[in-house]
Amino acid sequence: MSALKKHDVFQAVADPTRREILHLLSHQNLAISEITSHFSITRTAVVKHLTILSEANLISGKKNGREKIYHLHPEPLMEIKDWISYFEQFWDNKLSMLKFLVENEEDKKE
Amino acid sequence: MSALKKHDVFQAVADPTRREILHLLSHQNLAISEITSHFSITRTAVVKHLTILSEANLISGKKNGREKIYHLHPEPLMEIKDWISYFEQFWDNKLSMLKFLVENEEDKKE
DNA sequence: TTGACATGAAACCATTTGGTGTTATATTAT
DNA sequence: ATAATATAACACCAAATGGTTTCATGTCAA
Repeated sequence: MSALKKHDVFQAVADPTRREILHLLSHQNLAISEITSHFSITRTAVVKHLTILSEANLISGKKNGREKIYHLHPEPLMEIKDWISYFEQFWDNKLSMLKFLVENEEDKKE
Repeated sequence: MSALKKHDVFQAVADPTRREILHLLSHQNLAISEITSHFSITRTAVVKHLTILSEANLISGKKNGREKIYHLHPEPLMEIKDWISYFEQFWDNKLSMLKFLVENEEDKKE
């Protein structure tokens, strides 16, 4: 099967640098050094982020000559999307908002 | 204004326990001890999770007698939803998949 | 073939994270 | 009043996180 899932997609996406890497790779496939040039951190640190993203199956890299080209695999983000969608009812629903406001009024009385 | 945003919503939601807490609070407002009873960890640990969720403005608690009742504020999850939606084009769009496959073929030739 | 480039791999480090236990204070019920 | 309940506030801890530096290896170009 695919790589051991030591990191889940929620955790992979929790770091701003990793989110930026995903954005970079959405435009074009990039080698490690090219990705590194977009940040102020060292290549080694970038590689660690790439490893975490790989473990979450969000990216994968393949050797091409002396370079290792990474490309995006956005599918696992669906898990987050699905999780979030459950909560949409609570902000889409005006009745929920009304309920919240009423509860807040009750608080003040006490 | 609201509490210092030491933790952003992506990080808040990265922990499975915190995600479960949000689910619990989506059904009903709960006191700290009631939330704790759903887990095998100590109350102190639960309180730390609640603090992180509060800092991300996903929940808020108000004192009611000797209890502190927490309730859900799902709105900040929109930030995640919006971020994810950018990537939907890459899995919704069949042309993107074709592009990906073609690029892969090019790689092999080199 | 030799130097420059790209990556791999290891050791190390400070801070954060997710947890514990203990003690103290406020509130409720008897 | 007093015991039980609910939370608050600490101090402490091991492991994970996000970063560094150093050194080794493989590949390309001149």
